Order: sequence, then C-alpha cells, then structure tokens
Amino acid sequence: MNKKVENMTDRSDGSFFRGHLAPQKSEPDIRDLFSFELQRLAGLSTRIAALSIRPKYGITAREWRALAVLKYLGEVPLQELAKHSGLLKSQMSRTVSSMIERGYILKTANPEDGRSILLKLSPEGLDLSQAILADAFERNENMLSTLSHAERQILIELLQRVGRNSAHYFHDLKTRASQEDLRELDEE
Amino acid sequence: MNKKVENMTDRSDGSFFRGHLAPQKSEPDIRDLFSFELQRLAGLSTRIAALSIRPKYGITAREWRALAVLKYLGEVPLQELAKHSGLLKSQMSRTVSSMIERGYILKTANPEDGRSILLKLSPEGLDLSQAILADAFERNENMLSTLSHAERQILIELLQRVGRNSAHYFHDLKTRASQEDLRELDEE
DNA sequence: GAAATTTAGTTCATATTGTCAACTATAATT
DNA sequence: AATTATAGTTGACAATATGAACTAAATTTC
Repeated sequence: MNKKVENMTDRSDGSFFRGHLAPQKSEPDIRDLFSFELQRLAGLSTRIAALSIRPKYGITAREWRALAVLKYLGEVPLQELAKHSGLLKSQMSRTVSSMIERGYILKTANPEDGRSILLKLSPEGLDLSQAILADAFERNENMLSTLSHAERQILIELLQRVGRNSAHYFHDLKTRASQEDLRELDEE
Repeated sequence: MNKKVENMTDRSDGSFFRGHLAPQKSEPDIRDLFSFELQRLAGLSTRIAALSIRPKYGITAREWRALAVLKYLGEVPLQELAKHSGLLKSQMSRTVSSMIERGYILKTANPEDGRSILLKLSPEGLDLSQAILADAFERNENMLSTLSHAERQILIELLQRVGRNSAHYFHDLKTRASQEDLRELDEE
C-alpha cells in the first residue's frame, strides 16, 4: 500500500536527485530523466530475456508475452489480447497466427459476433507459458536482488501507478494531436 | 463479455505480488512480473516521446538521446558514448554519422589513439538537445504527475539501483553463455 | 429494410530498431 | 616482425512498430 513514501526532501524545481553530481543550480540533465532510466533498463531487460528465452524455447519474448497474457485473460477476442499486451492489433494478429500454427493458441468463432474470434491457450501453450514464466521469475529475482522485499513492492507499485497515469496522458496527447490535424485541414 | 478479467488490473490494496494475498493457491502470473510492467511502460514512454519529438524537431528519440548523453559526457570516443546510451557501437556509429551530417555533432581525431575518434556537441547540437530536454522534462512531469515528488525520487533511485544490478547480471549471463558455447565446441 | 457507418480482424507497405559478423586501420603484446 | 586485440564502419538480416487498405460482419440512420 502506498503511503510510507512521504517526508523525503523535495527539490523545489521538481527535478530528481542525482547520485553523481552535487546539484545546486544545475542545468537539466538527461540522467535526471525518468524516461531515460526507464528506457535503458527496459532495453537491458529485453536483452536478458532474449538470452534465456529465445535459444531455450524457440519463441520470441513477444510471442511468449502473448501466451502469458492470454493465460490470465482466459478466452478473449484478439483486440482484447492486444490491449492487455500493449500491442497494436496488427502486430497481435501476426503473433497469434504464428502461435496458432505452432499449436499454442486455439481459435474459435465468437458466437456472439461473427467478425470476432475467441482465442485461448492450448494445453501445450499453457505448459510452455508456465515453463517460461518460471524462468522469467528467476530472471526478475536476479535483476531485483539488490532491493529489499519492501523496496520491490514499492517499485512495482510506483511503476503501475505511473503506467496507468501515462496511459491517460498518452490518450490525451493523441486526441489533441488528431484534433490539431483536423484544424489544419480546415485551414487549407 | 469476459468476466475472468475484471478487477484484476486494479487490485484494491495496491499490492503487486498476489502471492501475498493468496499465497496458497496462486499460480505465477505475468502481471506479477516486474519486467512485464517495465516493458509496457517503456513502450508507452517511447510512443509518448515519439509523438512530441519527431514531428517537432525532425529527429528520432534515439538520436536525441545520443545528443543528450553526449552533452554530459563532454568529448568522448564513440564506444564511450554507446555504453552510456545503452546501444551497440554499430548502432551508435550510424546514429552519430547522421548527426554529424546534420551538424549537431563534431568529430575530431583522438590524438592519443589513431583508431579512435572524439565526439562532442556542436553549438547547434547543444541548443537542440537543450530544447528537447526541456520538452522531455515536461512529458515526464505529465507521466509522473500521479506521484508526489518524494515518490518520484524514490522511483528513479530504485530504477537506477536495479539498472546497475541488472547490468552486472547481464554481464554474468553473457559470460556464462559464451563459456558454454566453448564447452560445446570442445565436445564435438 | 436498404444505405451508410462502425468495428474486428487480416494483410500490405514501410520505417525503425536490434544483433551479429566481416572488414579497416591502428595499437599493444609476444 | 608476427600475432593479437581494439575502435570504428559497414553490410546483412531479424524483430518491432506504425499506419493504412481491405473483408466481412455488426450497428445505426433514414
């Protein structure tokens, strides 16, 4: 739960504390940027995952992610799966059809909507996703081993909150952008 | 519609590891995985950045990152710049040569090593990186607006620690992998 | 109830990114 | 001197991302 994090010193300019330089009246620096650190770590995490998943299971990280997401979703249309995985439906469509070919995902017609399909894991897909998930937890354990248990919970919780907040922000940005596009068309 | 899913994205107590809630019966679930949340957020952040940087400055996020990293590094060889940006030297070489063509980065020979080059920002590159950095801080502000300033500090510190720790882990993994490759060769 | 609009999914085209190996030219080691 | 290692560049290719065109089936509108 999320209260215990108050009462730390804020810098009034809103920038982050930087471990490497003593900040007095410092200029903006990319090392102070949340998204920079985020991207570097995400890239690292991708490389770590690829190192263990690809050679061992003959599957890409994205394919595996689709399986693992489908595992908790149960049986859903493609669009739903794409949304929860953070992919476009076009990407998900390809990913899924490759997983169907290999027998990890089963596809049935949606009785309630003829345009839609229902996807779920096959028994093989379930086994595979579980096996890889176990590996993934081990990798995460190693990545996070420098943090205490409490710190891990805080980290994940903060990431989730930022994730939800950023999703809203992104949606607003896109909406605003397309409105501006329309205005420009008008002016021409 | 599907009912297996609802109320899972948002657990009311805000805790992440469902194992603590229902330790006995819960199977591993990808939503419990740090790297999953990390990747989703990083993807979002990429899209948000692209939305604001690309159309406005005619530069990709990666190119900009190179400029911004170079800004704090000063004048360094390419390898050094690549390492701090989390890119391979081959990627950085391409990125840099495009930035040189456009006049944002200056390249001089390294007097101490004929193989190496020294890179630094041109005045134009400095201006550009500063302008984009200001935008980036604004974007981050919006992404993080749900957190208190103290929480932001904690988040970035935790990310930095995990980043350092994961870099070591990755290095170990790679070393181990190539040793295994060697063993296999021996056995043949 | 026919026409127009919207939606789910597939496919195509294209751009970007990531990875690795070959290649050059220097430098360092033996 | 010969070998080996390193810095950077380049080529080839796989993976990823984005958007738009297309189909078929809903849904809405008149």
